[in-house]
Amino acid sequence: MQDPFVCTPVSHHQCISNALDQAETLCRSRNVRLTPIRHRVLELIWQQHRPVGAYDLLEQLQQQGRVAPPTVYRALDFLQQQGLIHRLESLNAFVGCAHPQYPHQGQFLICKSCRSLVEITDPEISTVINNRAEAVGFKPLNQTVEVSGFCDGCWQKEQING
Amino acid sequence: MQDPFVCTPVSHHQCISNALDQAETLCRSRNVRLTPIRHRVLELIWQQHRPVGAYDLLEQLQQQGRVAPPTVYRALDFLQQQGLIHRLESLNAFVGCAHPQYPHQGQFLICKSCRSLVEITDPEISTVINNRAEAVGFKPLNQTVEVSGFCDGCWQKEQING
DNA sequence: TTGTGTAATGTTATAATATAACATTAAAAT
DNA sequence: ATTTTAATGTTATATTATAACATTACACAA
Repeated sequence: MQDPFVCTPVSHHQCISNALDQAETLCRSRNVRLTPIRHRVLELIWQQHRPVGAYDLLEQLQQQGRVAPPTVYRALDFLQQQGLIHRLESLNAFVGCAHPQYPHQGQFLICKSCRSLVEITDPEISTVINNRAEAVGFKPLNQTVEVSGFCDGCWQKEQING
Repeated sequence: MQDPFVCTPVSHHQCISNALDQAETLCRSRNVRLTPIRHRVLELIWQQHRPVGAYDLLEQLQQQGRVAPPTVYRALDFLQQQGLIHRLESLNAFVGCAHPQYPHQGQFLICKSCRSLVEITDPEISTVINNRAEAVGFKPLNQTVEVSGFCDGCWQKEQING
């Protein structure tokens, strides 16, 4: 259920192709079209393996010919609908979804220093939030949970350097 | 500790002046300046009593003379720093803080239908999130928790109308 | 009370993010 | 093959936000 390997600088190419293979399989099984553009955008997002802005993607796409913003946003919309990427509201950016197989509420840990991101999928978090919402008579449909702070490595450095 | 009344269309003027009085007291005690512009922006935000965009505020300010975007954004920055308003990342909008007396992690319930907003301040939610973050070696500093769904009234209507 | 430094605001321009509207092309379904 | 739908192209523009520098107001010391 989890990825069979941890993504390191060395194994990152594998991480990308894994994500793309998974996306292809999923789209085929759902009878939706992972067109060349959509595939390419997903690939670019996974290449970064961190939150990327739409215009960053646009710039990269433009290295192979003229592309306009709507093209990128449409691809992003599609990928989001398919659960292949998440949008980070606090960054106006997009990141590949680690577990696209099933729909879920992701929670995101965003490092202020290196801008890396970890997605956790903790049912307890979503449950507590939903419960509290319902307790005040609110019908929750979708959660945005984004935590800004320091990843392990950067937190060490912070403490040493002040 | 809680507001002594519930805000209704009838009592809303009181709700606004309450918030403004509180803000004045807080700013005085902190030795920061709630200038006319800042006061006015806060007032406009509370008048809506729902998330408002910066350019909405700008438009309203411009009814009393020429104002440019930086003026609004500066006021918003100040009010945020003082904890008098919150920014809603998923809406690019701002809302008055219900409990500005002490710093806190707010959680926001946003109605998709009437666009009303409820702020809850549930320590259990923040605690669970912080714990889970720390469990994966992340040092959490700031949380964004925004839940989209239906408020009580709108959910009733939804179910009736389909 | 007058300088002097700092904070706040004014002003102009522009960056960054996102979408509307309509034309064209590609693919799928009949 | 034809028709219909989905996807993409294209142009223009909306929306949100900030950079950079000028000016004004305020606080407080001399």
